[in-house]
Amino acid sequence: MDKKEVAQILEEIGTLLELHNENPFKVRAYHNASRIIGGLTESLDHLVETGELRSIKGIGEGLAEKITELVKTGHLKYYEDLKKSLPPGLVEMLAIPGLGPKRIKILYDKLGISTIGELEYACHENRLLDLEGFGLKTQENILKGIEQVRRHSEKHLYPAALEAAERVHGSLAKVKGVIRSSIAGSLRRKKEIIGDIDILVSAEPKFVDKIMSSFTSHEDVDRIIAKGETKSSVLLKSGINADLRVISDKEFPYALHYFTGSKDHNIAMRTLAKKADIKMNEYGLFKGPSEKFIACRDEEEIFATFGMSYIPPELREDMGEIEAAKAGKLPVLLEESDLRGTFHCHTKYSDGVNTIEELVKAAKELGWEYLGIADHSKSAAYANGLDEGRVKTQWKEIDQLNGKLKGFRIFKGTEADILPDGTLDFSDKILSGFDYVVVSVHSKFKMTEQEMTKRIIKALKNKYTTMIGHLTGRLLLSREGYPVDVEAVINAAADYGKMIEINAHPLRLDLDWRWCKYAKEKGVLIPINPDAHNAEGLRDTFYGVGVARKGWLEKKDVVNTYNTSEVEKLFERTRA
DNA sequence: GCCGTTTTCGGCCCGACTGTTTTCAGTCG
Repeated sequence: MDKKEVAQILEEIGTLLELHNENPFKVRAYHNASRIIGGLTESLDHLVETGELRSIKGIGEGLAEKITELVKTGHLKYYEDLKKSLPPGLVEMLAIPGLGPKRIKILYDKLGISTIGELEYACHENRLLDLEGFGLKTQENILKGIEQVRRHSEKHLYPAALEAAERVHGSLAKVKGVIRSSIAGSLRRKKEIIGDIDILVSAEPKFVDKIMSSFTSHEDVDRIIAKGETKSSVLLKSGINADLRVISDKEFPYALHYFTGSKDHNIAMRTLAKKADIKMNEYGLFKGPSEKFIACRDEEEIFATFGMSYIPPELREDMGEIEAAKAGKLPVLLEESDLRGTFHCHTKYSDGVNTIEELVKAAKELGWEYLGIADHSKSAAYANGLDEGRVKTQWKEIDQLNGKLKGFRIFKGTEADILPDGTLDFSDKILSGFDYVVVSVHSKFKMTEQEMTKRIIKALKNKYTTMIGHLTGRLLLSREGYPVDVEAVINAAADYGKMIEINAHPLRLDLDWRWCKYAKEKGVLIPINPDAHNAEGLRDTFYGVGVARKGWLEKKDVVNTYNTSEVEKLFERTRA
């Protein structure tokens, strides 16, 4: 059993224990372990074999035993018994906002409700009213919550959430009395999937009411969920929840850090603060028993209080950033302005809508100095893939354009299909005529992980392969990626001197940021590619920058930051 | 269930809001 499955089971155990009203710290231990295992870059098998598992912070005797059983046998009796003890519908009911494990358990124990459907029916029959701790309002809110679960997935792609957040934040920033304001939460950390929007504002107390009201009455608001003195919560018409917190300007840096999260990062920071006898919350840092306020003007000064360098929001996932900041070993993260071009773009030749010239114009407007064209290859019939004849026509056009363009270079590339047997669908003769070759899987997704990994590694090994495109083929919120051993592919890329793209399309963001740090450590170079099918799509590259930053990547790790002649050399090197 | 310069037991991050209470539990982040 691999780490993804183990992490999933640990997560589920935590949830089941919650429904059993277990000790919340025990619950947390499981959720925490799930995150640790899911984020491991070394082989889980190896950790189990050597017993090193036990030495990981957060994995004690009990968890190590259970994980070992899972890895070795593929089963865990403890988990299976736990699963049998409760109907599966209870876990689904946790998705209803405002309904947590305690009350779900009461509903189950007292009324025998075990599915969302039964719960809805019971609400309509007013059967919740007689239960202690439940009332009419609760019943109404549960009904609204059920409707919300059905209407919206509760998860949103980064661009949609960002657009919604910027509309609300843009209006709020202009409201009288607002001193400082920021989008916080997972959006500020540039997560690929966003649960809800967090906005933070600082203001004098006399303006707070007006600011809250201007938020809850914003034209994008569908329904007000909560409205208080410091916090309000609404459901936007787009189906995204948005929270606003208003604090004094003195508190702004602490609140910004707190509401940016992640939750795990915050817990780790608070624990660290506590060791220094400092209480840390959204209102400040307080030293010693007298709780003396430690003044910080911004987040930099908060980190500096603990002898740490500034941790960029993207890194705040409790995945080593705190230790690195203490040691002064944080990476200098890639910036958007470091990019000089991109690769993997489609034109009218295959399934894009623009001509090469139109894409070049758009690239120049972004301040870039080169652009790689990588249309589909001949077996991608669904995408109007190019055969050898049309490839040569395209080369001629690119040569002509390169002759005309001053200070700009078009690279000749292709997105060659990786056939089921791992070979590419062009001969070496044709492949050698490209400046670079992106290889991608577009067919026969239903292979075993072993077969798929073998297929991809074989394609990587091809002399003319430069980089692999969208490694897992996932489409966020709509399609799981095909099964592939990412670690093995990264190792192979390192061995053969090949690159792995970050596909920057917001539905893909594949390579996942959780793997970037490992790829970097292995010395694998990463290009950021928009997979653009029109000129506007080139801008998606900037979502890829977010992924790279979350993945600890620096300028030198990313191919797009090199100049034209350096890129040429890097491409040649992949054929060595 | 984990952890330890307060070390094998007794803690475990901390606060806001809601709805149901008449002093608090549940939920959320």
